[in-house]
Amino acid sequence: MFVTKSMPLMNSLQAHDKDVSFFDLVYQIVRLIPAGRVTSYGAIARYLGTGRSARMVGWAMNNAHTVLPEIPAHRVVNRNGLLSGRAHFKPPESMEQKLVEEGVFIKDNQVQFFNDVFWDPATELKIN
DNA sequence: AGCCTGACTTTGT
DNA sequence: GACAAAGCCAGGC
Repeated sequence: MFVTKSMPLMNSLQAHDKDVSFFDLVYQIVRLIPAGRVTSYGAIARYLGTGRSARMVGWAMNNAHTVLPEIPAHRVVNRNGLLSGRAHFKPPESMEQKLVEEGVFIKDNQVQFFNDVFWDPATELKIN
């Protein structure tokens, strides 16, 4: 398991205390990202306490389209605001399209006004 | 049990 | 700014 003390949401996330996998935790956090906002792989990794495993977050997204409820995977970009995961959408343009529909400005596969749109779980999900 | 692969990030040139 | 290298670690083979 990947449970750490620095996980304010663990209680609610673990509601069904079965075996909560790293993937599940990633998915649940991604589902909390509000429309029109984005976060990064690293931000999610840090929030989960596995700060240097951003790649695992991205890797978890590979199966994102296979689980329900649906996961707004298009709201996860890299730390520079680049739509690095676009190639995994079908079609690839749908990632940008979905973000645009939510009011996010995209230029050259990069989120504009990134700092304003960025949603950091570590600060947004601070202790209730 | 090893070896390889990343929807990544940080650090150092 | 660009670029390279290294750390990361679960799955698949």
